[in-house]
Amino acid sequence: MSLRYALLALLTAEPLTGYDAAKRFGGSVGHVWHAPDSQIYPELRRMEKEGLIEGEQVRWGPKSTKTRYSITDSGVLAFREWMDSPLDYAPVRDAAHMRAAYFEWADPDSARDCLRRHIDHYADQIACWTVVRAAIVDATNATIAVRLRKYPAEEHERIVAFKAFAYDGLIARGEVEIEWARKGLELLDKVSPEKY
Amino acid sequence: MSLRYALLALLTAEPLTGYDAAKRFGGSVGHVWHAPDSQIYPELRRMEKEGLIEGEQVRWGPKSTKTRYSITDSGVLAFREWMDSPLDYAPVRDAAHMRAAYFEWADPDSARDCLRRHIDHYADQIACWTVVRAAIVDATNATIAVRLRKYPAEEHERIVAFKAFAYDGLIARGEVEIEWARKGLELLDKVSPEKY
DNA sequence: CTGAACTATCTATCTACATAGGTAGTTGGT
DNA sequence: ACCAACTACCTATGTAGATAGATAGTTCAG
Repeated sequence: MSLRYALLALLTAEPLTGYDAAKRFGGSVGHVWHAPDSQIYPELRRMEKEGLIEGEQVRWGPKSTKTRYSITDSGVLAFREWMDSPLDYAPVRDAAHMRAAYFEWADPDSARDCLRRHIDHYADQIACWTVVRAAIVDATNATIAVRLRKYPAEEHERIVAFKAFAYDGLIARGEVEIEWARKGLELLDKVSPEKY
Repeated sequence: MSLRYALLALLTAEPLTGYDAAKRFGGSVGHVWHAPDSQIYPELRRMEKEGLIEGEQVRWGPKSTKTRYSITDSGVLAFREWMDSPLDYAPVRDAAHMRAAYFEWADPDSARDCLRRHIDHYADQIACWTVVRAAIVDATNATIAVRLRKYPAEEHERIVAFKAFAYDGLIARGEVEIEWARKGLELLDKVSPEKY
């Protein structure tokens, strides 16, 4: 269901085609909610049927059109309602921690590999989040720039602060993941020293 | 696919019925990988068909039986192979952070609620993980006690250390989640002070 | 000896998501 | 004029997982 609200969130900033939306899921919202285009197009159609968004045909080149979706009042309402409703937490499914719990079954070098990849993975993510966060804070990020145009200047700081806050959470979490994996590498060095 | 390996992990300690396994998913592995029994029973049947585990009928009461599954050599091999293979990271889907990024659309009190629930949620989890971690370290935890019986005493510390390490990761992550939510509450107090 | 709680399963339906394609028009550079 | 890269969709199939049941035997306490 969250995909729907991720789409509504995007559409509160500006009207988008399915393709545009899909691209956003490679950045911006994509950092907190991933979705492939094969999920996005049908969901947009469903949302239109339910009146949350409205599609309009716009010219695209000499002999083609594309569908641009805008959020409706009913969509805004639905989004607001979701924003004000309690979240439910998905049950834990964490392959990395599960694997770590059974490291006695892994080759120590594979275990080390696993932790190094964990570090690399989160280091990459943090690098990405940090760049995007910076671009949001100084409004060089195109998406946020468009969004802010809908608000009076005195609200901008607040809105930017929320986005930055979200990214801070992702970054902080990434950092503990890295720290955890580092401790794991230390543990492995202690209990199963690397051959040299 | 990870459900399969979670089940194999369980079965490396001792043979289990589907029901036993399902119960384990309410604790032990369940802390890192959740699954409902309606997923477990069919998966066990599939695994038996593929020769990873073996079911044997055991008497249960005067006129009934139950199926107890044991891991086979092929199952142990498959588990080892998985343990030595690189993990792939699931794309991010994080409703809490997504919501935080759009807090300008929420009523400030709802936003506060959301963050307070976030804190409560992880506080509960941490409390649980801490208890289990302690029980593993001092071997009062039944599951780990059974598992350790299969190993010589000098390996016990290592095995326990891995489990403790996994729980440490969960706890550390829970703690940053709480810290993050606290900062969010501070931010809300700054940008949209509570009415009194 | 009865009822409640627990054990041991199984099913059926639904949605979300992953994966992997396909078609057809557009834009921009050489 | 052509080709590559991009835009704008759409489909189909498969699996994972959520949800909500049903059935039937067992154990144990009052």
